[in-house]
Amino acid sequence: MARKRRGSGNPTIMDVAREAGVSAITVSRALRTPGRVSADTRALVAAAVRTMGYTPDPAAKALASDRSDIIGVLVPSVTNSVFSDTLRGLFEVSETSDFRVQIANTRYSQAEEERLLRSFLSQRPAGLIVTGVDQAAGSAALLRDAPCPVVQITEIGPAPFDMMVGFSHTQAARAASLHLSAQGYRRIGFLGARRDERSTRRLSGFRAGLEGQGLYSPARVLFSDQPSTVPLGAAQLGELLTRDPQADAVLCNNDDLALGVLFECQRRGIDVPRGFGICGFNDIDVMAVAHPSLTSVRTPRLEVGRQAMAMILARLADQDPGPMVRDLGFDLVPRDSTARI
Amino acid sequence: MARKRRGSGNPTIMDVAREAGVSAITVSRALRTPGRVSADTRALVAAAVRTMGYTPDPAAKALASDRSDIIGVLVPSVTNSVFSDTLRGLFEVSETSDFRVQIANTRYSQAEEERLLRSFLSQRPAGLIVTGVDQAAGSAALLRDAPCPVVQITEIGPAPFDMMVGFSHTQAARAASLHLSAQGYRRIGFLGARRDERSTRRLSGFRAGLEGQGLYSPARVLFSDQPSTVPLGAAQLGELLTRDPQADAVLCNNDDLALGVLFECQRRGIDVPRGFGICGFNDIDVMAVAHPSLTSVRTPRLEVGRQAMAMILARLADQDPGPMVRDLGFDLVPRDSTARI
DNA sequence: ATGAAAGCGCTAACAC
DNA sequence: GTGTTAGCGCTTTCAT
Repeated sequence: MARKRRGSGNPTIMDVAREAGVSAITVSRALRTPGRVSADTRALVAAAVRTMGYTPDPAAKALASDRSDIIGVLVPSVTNSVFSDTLRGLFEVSETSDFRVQIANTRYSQAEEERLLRSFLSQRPAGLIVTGVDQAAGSAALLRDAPCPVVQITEIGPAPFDMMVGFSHTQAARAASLHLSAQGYRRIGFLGARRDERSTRRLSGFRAGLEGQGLYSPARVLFSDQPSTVPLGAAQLGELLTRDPQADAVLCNNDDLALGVLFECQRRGIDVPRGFGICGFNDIDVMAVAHPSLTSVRTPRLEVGRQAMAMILARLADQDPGPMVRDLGFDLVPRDSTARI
Repeated sequence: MARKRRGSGNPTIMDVAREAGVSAITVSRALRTPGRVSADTRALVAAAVRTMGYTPDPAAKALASDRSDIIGVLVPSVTNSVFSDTLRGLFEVSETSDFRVQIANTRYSQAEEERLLRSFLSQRPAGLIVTGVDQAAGSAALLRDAPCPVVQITEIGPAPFDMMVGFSHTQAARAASLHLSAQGYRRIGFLGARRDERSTRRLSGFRAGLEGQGLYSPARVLFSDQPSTVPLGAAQLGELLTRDPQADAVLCNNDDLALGVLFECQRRGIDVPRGFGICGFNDIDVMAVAHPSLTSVRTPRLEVGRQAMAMILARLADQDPGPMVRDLGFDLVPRDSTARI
């Protein structure tokens, strides 16, 4: 007997072929393109697959076809509830297919993003999903030439590599700042956690909105280098009130912060909304239930995930993916925390 | 010229070998087991790798070696903040290695779990992480025979397939119920969202704790078929008070619910903790900051993720993985919401 | 310490 | 509609 090689022991396509009395390629075709095989053969193969308990080997498939069943997703953070809603949408749709989702974490680093992108590309992914529109030159080149569908998510911008689905963070924050000033607040602050491209754009929307009315002051803009959490919001309210004891409202870059601000107001005996207005961002479920309920900007996080994955699947199935760039918009949801009037 | 096959165009190990003036297998060894090639060769190969921009093909590697670089993770839900903390821990540690994490979602279904397990196994994963200890027979068989390290996370139990890291949900809920009764609450309810093995065990801990003092009443136990959210907690408080208007405290299966209960108490003008006591579960960051601050049971979610991944990496590196079963414990954190005395 | 040959399991290319 | 052949890029086995 010749030297023994490995062979996981699992049945291979050849085993199925033998069992069905056909060739390996026929099994392959029966499985992948059933239409190109006669009904009889198809039944034969199906039966053999079942009796053998055959599962195709994805590595062999990828090697032979130069295409894996992996859809790579690059997000800046796995924790952040914003991304976790979007991930839920991605999974929800991917689970209707046989593709596998692989998530990687850029940790807000462009260098890391490029490294991870190369790593994904070495797997010849079926599709790629990346967050935002500010890829550095290296990543941009990789994405432009990627041999698979690419979707940029969460933001939209002028020059998609391929497809895009998101909304304008600038416009959303601008709408929020206009709401606060319309409610009669005059010394409005801005609280942000760890700064990234999107929070920076939200700040410029906030600024644009208030500058139009002569209400903007950089002294009331706070960023942190920590991740966004409820305790951070509480701490930041304290800092804001130290900087400007007259501050009468805040736009929080994130609902976590807004909730922290609310609790800190309760602790200090500050009346919300009369003494102080609070607006969050994203509209997670706690906002509607808080007491007082918290104004926020509802963003289409789940839908971004769903549509991004759906676009990729459509393209991979050679179907019409629909519009290549999709602005899913946002909704300002006024609630008690800004109902001053 | 012969028919052209694919060839992604990317440099292969052969290209590097030619460039370095060695054979392919030497390149392979220089990359994987540098100790087995001479220092000169190693340098030659390293230089060639750099000039060619070589990245190994994971599919070819997996096919030839019968082992992929994928670590499969099975969780019941991607959304749930409990699991997202654990996922963060997993990623945190996996990012120190070259392994790739692939997450799949059982959606609390044992059938789905078995299907996903088969799918993972077809990739010959480097490791497998599964949630809980209640795998159905089919999954159990697959895990017992899995040709890779396996870690069961979040709970601990008597018969590990391989390794385990978690804590006792029964004990944790028991401790919480004893705390509530020690604080003088007498008509204590239990709020749960969608029921799974862990929440069921928490209920039995709750029950065991209160039955010892004759304080348990099934009429005050509520489960929902919805996922755990803040609004659900608010709604469930209403239902509890309908069922028993005299109810004076709740153990919430999840901090989300506890927060909802707090807001609903505020809305109804119920004094917390005098009129009503609230205890959550998990101790997410909002609990300490809420007003009043909320008692909870701190669970080692992040650490479970970190240790699970670290155990797998240790085994894959042929190092000592440490204890095979790890009870990471929990901490009851008493705060204002139960400070009745 | 290095290499030659074989082959992992599958599919692309070209028959018929 | 089905089969044959070759080969994807790597590692294993055996040899030196």
